Amino acid sequence: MRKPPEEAGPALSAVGGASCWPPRGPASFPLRPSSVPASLSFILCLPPQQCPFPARPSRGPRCPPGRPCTAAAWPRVPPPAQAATGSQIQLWHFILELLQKEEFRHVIAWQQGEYGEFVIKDPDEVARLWGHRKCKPQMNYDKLSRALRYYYNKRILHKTKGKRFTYKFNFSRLIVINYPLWEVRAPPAPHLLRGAPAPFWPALLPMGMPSELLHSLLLAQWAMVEHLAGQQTPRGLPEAAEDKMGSGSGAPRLGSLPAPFQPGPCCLLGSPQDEPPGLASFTPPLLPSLPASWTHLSGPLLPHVPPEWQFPGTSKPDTLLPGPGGPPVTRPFPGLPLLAGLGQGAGERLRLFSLRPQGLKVKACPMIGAQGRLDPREGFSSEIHRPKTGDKSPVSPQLGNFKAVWPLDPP
DNA sequence: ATCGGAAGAT
DNA sequence: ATCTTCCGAT
Repeated sequence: MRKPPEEAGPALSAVGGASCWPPRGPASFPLRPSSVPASLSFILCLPPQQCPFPARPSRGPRCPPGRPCTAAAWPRVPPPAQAATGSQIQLWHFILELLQKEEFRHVIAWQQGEYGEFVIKDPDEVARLWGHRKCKPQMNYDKLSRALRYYYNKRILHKTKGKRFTYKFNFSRLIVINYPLWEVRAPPAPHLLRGAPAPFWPALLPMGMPSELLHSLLLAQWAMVEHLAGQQTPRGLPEAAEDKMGSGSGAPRLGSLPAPFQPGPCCLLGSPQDEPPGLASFTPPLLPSLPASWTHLSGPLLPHVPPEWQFPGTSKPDTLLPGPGGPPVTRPFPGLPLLAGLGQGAGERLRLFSLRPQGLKVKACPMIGAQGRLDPREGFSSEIHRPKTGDKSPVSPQLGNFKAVWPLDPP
């Protein structure tokens, strides 16, 4: 038996947040393409949305016990732009959303100096925002943190001990699970670009994309390539090699993407379940329709990247790509050198998306009937499957529907 | 503050 | 499956 909530009153607790807002449903969550959070909706391939409900103020009228909340009980503070359906969004995603937005930096922010680490500066407010998004007016930090703790086992998140309200993302996990096949492309001859003017640098990076995410993505990608190339999993990539949960039981899944977009034609970056990725399938899946705001990777939203952070095994970070003499426009990115080297070592297929979008055009598939999904089991991990020889379709056919046009590419 | 079990909700 | 809710333990 459960003790009824003391403040909320029995009726309210019985209905949870359901009665506090307009009935949920697709119609209640109109899409607002203009509000795409460039980075996350891209990374997570989620539809842009705006929360239809006003947010409750931190201090203000409570929902009357036994009655639905009125809009007046939830005024003022705008929630972050949504990237997922309110009823489907997952907490880790929401956290990333908040972290991405400058206006919430006083509430939650990346921890300087620690890769993927963030601090919840105002737990109550974060909980409030989360409750708002989930239509759970009774949400509080205690409950939210319980949800966060469930991420520990999934290794999406872990706690930074000794630091209050401080957690750390496991981006490798996140990216690998969602985008096992997302390719890192490099110009065919990276060294040729060293002295090239910045405008000729190709890029496919969204503005505001958390650099942790980017790093992890590239890191995971690199590790996957290494793995697929039959090389040893590098040290310094603990998340990549650790998959101790192994087969079956724990194979953590970061949750599915929202229904309309999970099998969406432009989100087929993963391989079908019976079709593990391999080098053969490293044809660029590229990206869904690109936000118009794609630009070079820089700006105030980028968290600090520790200078000492570099790809494992990279002893000379600045020997391969732009380096100190490179274009000053973009922030130096530790992954570039190694990836550039990798492009040579792991095959010509590996290309790198660098840091400049000008002139880069990407055509996404108009329509694809097939359904696909992002299966974490096929992602990079220590137990990654080698490509099954003799499998029917070696490469997801959809991938051919994407095409990147590089400024330097021949027509 | 943090953790994790248990049970319920969707 | 992913939380939400509650709670005892540390």
